[in-house]
Amino acid sequence: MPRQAILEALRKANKHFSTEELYHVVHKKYPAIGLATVYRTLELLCQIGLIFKFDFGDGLSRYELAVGPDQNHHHHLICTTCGRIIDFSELVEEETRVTRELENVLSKKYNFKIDSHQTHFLGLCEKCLSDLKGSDLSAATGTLK
Amino acid sequence: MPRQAILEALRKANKHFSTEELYHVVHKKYPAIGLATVYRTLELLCQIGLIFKFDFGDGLSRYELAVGPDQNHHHHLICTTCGRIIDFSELVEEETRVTRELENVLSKKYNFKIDSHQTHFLGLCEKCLSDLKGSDLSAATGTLK
DNA sequence: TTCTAATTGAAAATGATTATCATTTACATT
DNA sequence: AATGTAAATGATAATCATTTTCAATTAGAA
Repeated sequence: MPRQAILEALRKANKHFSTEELYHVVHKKYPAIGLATVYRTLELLCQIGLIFKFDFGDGLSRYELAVGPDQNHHHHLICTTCGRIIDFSELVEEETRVTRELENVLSKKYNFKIDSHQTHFLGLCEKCLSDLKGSDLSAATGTLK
Repeated sequence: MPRQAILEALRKANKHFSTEELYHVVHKKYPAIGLATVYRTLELLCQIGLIFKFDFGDGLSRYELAVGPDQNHHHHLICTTCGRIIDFSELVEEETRVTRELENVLSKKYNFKIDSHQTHFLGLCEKCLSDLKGSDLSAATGTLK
């Protein structure tokens, strides 16, 4: 039952949920379910391949439900200031072509069996960009105290 | 002085050193230098841009010295079984072209200032692959006890 | 020299994740 | 239904990388 409850919750949850987030959602509805079970279930689902685990560098593990056709393409924009994560799927066709090529070369050269790949673009999101400009301005002009 | 010692050490260190690894190297030569300073210095060097920080999913932060011409291209093969990390730079030209294109589209669409990107290929390295085949064989044939 | 701010090392605190272990559950076989 | 056994669970403790704290030291300016 816990596993079903967790799966149900993460189907509704937003993308890139953390373990803690999911635990809160599940625990509110099923107070008997503990944190350890959430961890264990997520690991299990990961092994089965129903979800993917990511690490975006903020110290939390994040997960993503494995649905849709492109299950081994995982591309994210990550704001290095606020940690916001944006999914994208632009230019998948062309990127896929290059990646296939790359995977072929690499797997032969290094005898490496490639299962999946992920690309992270690091930078500043819209909000943090404008925040930064604001503070730069005030610093430069000496206004706003 | 500690910072120089740390920089010196990481110039000699192998790629993808962890904080702990670096601490051991530095501490052996300069026993007065503590772990906290290594952490602090690595963070500092990261902000300055002298090193890059990576997270390959094994719970440790890894660093890479920022030298060479392609400083915003970071591509790795990561073995999901033993954690081995392989650097590669094949097909950089073509991959760069596609990536530039992607970055243009993305930064416009999401108002996102992209500073760098990294691509991780996940799978099995040569050794783990052969280990796996070995155990499969023995399991299938029932040999080797 | 004297003052001040930055740097440091040791140790404690933090926080996510994992391991432990007694209890509960599932379920196949009576 | 009753029983037995292995898997699953929840609470708690343990682990471990990283961060924070804080007193002591250092560096550099005045």
